[in-house]
Order: sequence, then C-alpha cells, then structure tokens
Amino acid sequence: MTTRKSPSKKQRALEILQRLKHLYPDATCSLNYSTPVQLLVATILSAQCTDERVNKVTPALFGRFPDAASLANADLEELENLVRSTGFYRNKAKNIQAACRMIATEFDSVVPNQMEQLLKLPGVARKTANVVLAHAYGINAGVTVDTHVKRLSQRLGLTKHAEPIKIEQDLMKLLPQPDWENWSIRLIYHGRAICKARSPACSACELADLCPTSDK
DNA sequence: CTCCCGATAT
DNA sequence: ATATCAGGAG
Repeated sequence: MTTRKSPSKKQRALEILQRLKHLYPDATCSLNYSTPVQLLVATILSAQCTDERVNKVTPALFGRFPDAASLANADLEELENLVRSTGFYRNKAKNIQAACRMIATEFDSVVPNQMEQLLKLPGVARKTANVVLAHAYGINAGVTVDTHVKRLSQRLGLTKHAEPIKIEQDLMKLLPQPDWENWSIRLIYHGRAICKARSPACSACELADLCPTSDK
C-alpha cells in the first residue's frame, strides 16, 4: 500500500526531471556529427567508451569517409585503424561497414526513422536506435538506457530491474513522452559530473533529498 | 552467460 | 591493479 505523505514514484520522477532541467539547461547530445549517418556511426563507436574519446576520432574518420557510401566501400583495415582508440575496434568497424552497406542497399542510402528498421542494422540495438531517432529525427520512440541512465535510475529508486529493456519500460511509464530523451541526456550529464559509478558525490548532489541511495 | 578492447581515473 | 566508459552479438 502507498502512503499519502510520501510522494509517489511518478511524482518523484517528475520532480527529478524538473531539477535536472534547471541544473543542466543547455544539455544536448555530446557526440559531434553533421548527418544522421554520422550520428549513427558516432553512437556505435560510443559503446563502452567516452563521448570525449569518440569526438577525438570522428573528425579524421568523417574527413576520410563522410557518408554511408564511402563507409560501405572503405578498406576495413583502414576503418579499423581510424576507430581503434575507441576500443572493440574490430566489431565496431565491421558493424559500421555492414550497417552502411545495408543502408545503401536496403534503405535507399537513408538512415531509417523507424525502430523496427533500425534494429535490423548490425551493431544497432535499442540504445543506439533511440539515440538516432531522438537526435536525428526528433522522435521519442523510447528512453535511451545507457550505463549512466541505468545506474542513476536504479540509485534513484525508479526501477528495480537490471535489464535495460525493463528499465526503459519503467521509465516510459514514469515520464511524459516529450521528455524521454532529455531525461536521458541530463541523467548522463549528472552521472558524469556527480553521480559517478565509483564514488558518487552525494554531498554535492542537488537530488540527494529525492534519492533513497544518497548518503548525505 | 562470455566475448569484444583501448584510454583514463582511482 | 582494477574499474569504468552514451553496448551489442553469439
């Protein structure tokens, strides 16, 4: 049973959302890109790697291979070398090339704007698809759940699950659809700056009074 | 579940 | 030395 005194989980989520908007008013996607294909590629590269690191390799990468056609026809070894420092470089290079080939042959050289189509691309699952849909096309198909969104949503007591798909479903029930992507963006900012994986800075956290995990 | 993997912080 | 970083595939 729920008590009337303590705010519901949804009320708490909405309060957290409002505070995040004030804390990080200018939060945007921190990956650098200039086309949907480049966003897709940068997002594939961001797996288990900082966005800062991705942004160090993409200028040379997109200078050499700016679009789906050039990436589809790239020499794989050269592609691997260009993305090497992001880690998992063999899988990433292979997936980027295979995805670009599929975009060229099956999607008329345009990155799909539907979840079902995006998930057909090698190396693309819900996290990457949600990022592309939100930032390339302005479509909030779901909530992007990356390592930060997972960790903070758990610490904030907004989900008890560990699987990204279940966390996403919990968050979609708690948050208004227009805020789905800005929620993820701002949680990521907060995760990087304050609610860090190793040593969360609860004493400096503006959400501490709303957080069941806070040690403040 | 394991594997993929380099760069950086702790 | 070890944990972590806008994950995904087998």
